[in-house]
Amino acid sequence: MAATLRDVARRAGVSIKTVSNVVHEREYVRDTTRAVVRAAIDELGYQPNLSARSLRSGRTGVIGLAVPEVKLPYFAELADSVIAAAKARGLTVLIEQTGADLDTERELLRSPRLQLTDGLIFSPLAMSQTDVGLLAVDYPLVILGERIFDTPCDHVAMDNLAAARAATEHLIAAGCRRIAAVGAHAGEDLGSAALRLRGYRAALEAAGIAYDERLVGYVGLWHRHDGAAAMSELLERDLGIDGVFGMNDTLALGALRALGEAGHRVPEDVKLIGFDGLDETRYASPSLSTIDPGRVEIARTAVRVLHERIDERVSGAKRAPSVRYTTDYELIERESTRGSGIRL
Amino acid sequence: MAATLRDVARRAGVSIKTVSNVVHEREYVRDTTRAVVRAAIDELGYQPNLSARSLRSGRTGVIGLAVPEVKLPYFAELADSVIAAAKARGLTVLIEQTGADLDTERELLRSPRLQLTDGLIFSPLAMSQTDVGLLAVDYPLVILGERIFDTPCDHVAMDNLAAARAATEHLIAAGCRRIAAVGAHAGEDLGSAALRLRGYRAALEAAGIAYDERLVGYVGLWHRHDGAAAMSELLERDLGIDGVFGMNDTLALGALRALGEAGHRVPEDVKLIGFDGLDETRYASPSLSTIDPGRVEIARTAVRVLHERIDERVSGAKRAPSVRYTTDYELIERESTRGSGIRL
DNA sequence: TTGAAAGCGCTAACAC
DNA sequence: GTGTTAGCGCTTTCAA
Repeated sequence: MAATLRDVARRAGVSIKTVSNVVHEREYVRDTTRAVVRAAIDELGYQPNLSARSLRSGRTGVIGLAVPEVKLPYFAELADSVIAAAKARGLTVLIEQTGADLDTERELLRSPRLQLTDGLIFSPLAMSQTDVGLLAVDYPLVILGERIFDTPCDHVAMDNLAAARAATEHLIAAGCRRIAAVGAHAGEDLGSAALRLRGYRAALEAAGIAYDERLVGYVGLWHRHDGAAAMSELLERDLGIDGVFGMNDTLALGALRALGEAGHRVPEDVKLIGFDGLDETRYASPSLSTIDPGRVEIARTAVRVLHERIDERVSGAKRAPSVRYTTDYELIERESTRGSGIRL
Repeated sequence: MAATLRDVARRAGVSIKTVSNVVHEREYVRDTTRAVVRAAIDELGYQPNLSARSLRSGRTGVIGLAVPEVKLPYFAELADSVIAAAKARGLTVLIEQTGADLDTERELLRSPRLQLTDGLIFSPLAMSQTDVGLLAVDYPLVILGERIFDTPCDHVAMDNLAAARAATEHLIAAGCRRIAAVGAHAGEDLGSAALRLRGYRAALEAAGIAYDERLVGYVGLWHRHDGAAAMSELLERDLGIDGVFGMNDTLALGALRALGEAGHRVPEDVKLIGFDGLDETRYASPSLSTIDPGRVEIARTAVRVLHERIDERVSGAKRAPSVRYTTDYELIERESTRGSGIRL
C-alpha cells in the first residue's frame, strides 16, 4: 500500500500536521524536524493522495479543454499549446471532444466528469444564441471564440473578421477578381465560419467587387475532404475562379488537392490562401499562404484567465468582471499567392 | 453549494444508503422509493462528488495517455482513437506529453499527477533497455510499441518490422533499386525507427539489393521539417535515388516537399511511400502510399487491456500474465508509387 | 513551532 | 429493502 501522511508522521516521530507543513513547504518548521520528515518521506516513497487532497481542498489541479476533435490539426496544435501553458502553471489538462455536435456540447457543460476539473476552456462550434443560457455555469469557464453572446463568461479570441478580410485583400492585391470562399456553414451567423465569411465580403465590397453567392462553398466540418469536395463542386460551376480563400488551412489543403486534380495550377492559374497558420502549410507544394492567429498566445491567455478565475473562486474574492481578449494575427505570404510561379 | 448525498436523502426522507443505491442503479430498491429519490436528485441537481468517490473507491475513472506530442498528426489521431475507446467504457483521458525527452519520460512514470489516474497508456520514444526497471510500476500500465524489453507490462503494437519490409518491397516491386530510408534514429536499436529500418534492410536483402548506408537519412524527431531536411541532404549526395521509404507519413510528406523543390517528380522520377495511414496522405499531391497500422484497433485494444488490469486490481483478482498484442497492418497504394504518372 | 481532532462526500460492511 | 456507521487521506482550525 502507498504510504500516507500518517505513516510518514509515525516514522518521523512527529504529528501529521508537521508532515503536511513540510510537504507544503511552509515556514515555521524547525530545520532539524524538516530534515527528519524529509528522510521519512523518501524512505517511504510518500506521495500525497490527490483524491483526498482535492476532496478536502476543493481543487483538483486539472483543467478541462473541450474541442470538436483533437485530430483536426488546428485543435491538435491548440491542445499542445494549452497543455504547455497549463504545465507551466502546474496544471494538468483533461481533453473532451464534442465532435462539433450540438447535443454533446450541451451535455458537456453539465457533465459530471467536469467534477474532476477546476475549470474549463471550451471551444464551441455548434452552439448558438439559443444556448446562451447554458454557459451560465457555476464553475470557471473560458470560451475560445468571439464574444458572440452576451454571457458572464470570459472570451479569448482572435479577430476573425479582420483577419479574413486581410486574407481576402491579399488575394485581391495579387490580382484576383473571382474569389471563391471555401468552408461556409449554412445557416450560421455567429461562429468562426460566419465571421470569416463576413470578412471576405467586407474585403470584396471595399474593393468594389460584387459578391457572388455562387462562389461560396458550403461544408459540414472543416476536414480536408470537405475542402476538396467543396472546391471540386465550385470548379464544376465554371465561374472563372482565380483565387480561393480557404476558411482554414485544412480546407485549403483539401482545395489545393482538388485544384490539382482539375488541372489548375497554383498560384499560376488560381491563388490560394488558408487560415490558422498550421505548421504543415509550410511544407505543402506549393507552400500555403495563411493567417497565423497567434495560437500560443490564445492558449496562454486562456489558461491564465482560467487560473485567475479558479484562484478567485477558491479565495472567495469577489468576481472580477468578465473580459474579452483579442489576440493579434499575422498574414504569412507563401508560394500559393505569389505573383509568379517561382518556387522559393 | 452543490448538493450532497445527505441533502438528497434528507429531501427524499430516506437514508443516504438508499440514495446511493438509486444512484448506482442497484436492485433492491422499491419502485416508489426510487421515484421519490429520483425526484429529489433532480430538484437538487445532485451530482456525485468524484473526488470523494475516488478517495473512497480507489478509482478515478480517468486513464492517462502519454505520448511525445499531441500535435504530431499520428499521435493526434491516436489520441482521438483512445479518447473514443475510453469514452465507450465510461473513462476519461488525461493527456501527458513527454516531448520525446528521456528525462520527461522517466519522471512521468513516477509523477504524482498519475495519482489522478487509474492507469496509463504509454507510448515511449526515448527510453531504452537501460530504463526497463522503471516500467515496473505499481499501477496498471500498457505500453504502445514492440515488446522490446522483458518487462511485466502489457504491450500493444503493430508488427513494425514486417510492415516496413512490406513497404520497401512495394517500392522494389514498382521497379526501384536505389531506395532511401528517411527517419532513422542514430544509436537506437529497439524503437520503432530501428525496427522499421530493419524491415527495410530485410526487404533489400531478400531482393538481392545491397544495403547502402549512405541512403539512410537520420533525423531527430519525426516532424515534417526533419523529413524535408533529411531528404534534401540525401539528394545532395547524388546517389541516384529512385525510391524513398519514409518511416512515417509526416516525414514522407516533408520529403515530398524536398523532392519537389529539387525538381524530382513523384512518382515519375522517384517513388515514395510513408507509414501510419494518416488521413492527410490521401490529399497530398500526389497522394501518398502508406501503411495503415490499424490505429483504431491499437487504441481499442490498449484501452481494453488497461481496463481489464484496472478491474483486476480493484477486485483483487490475481494478476493474469502480461500479454503482447500485435495488430494487423495494411498497405495502401496511392499515386506516389504508381508505375505511371497518371492521376486518379 | 507542533499536536489533536473535525470533517470534506462517498462507499460498503453490517444491522435491522 | 432500508438504515447506521466507519473510515478513505487530507487540510485546517484551535490549542498547547
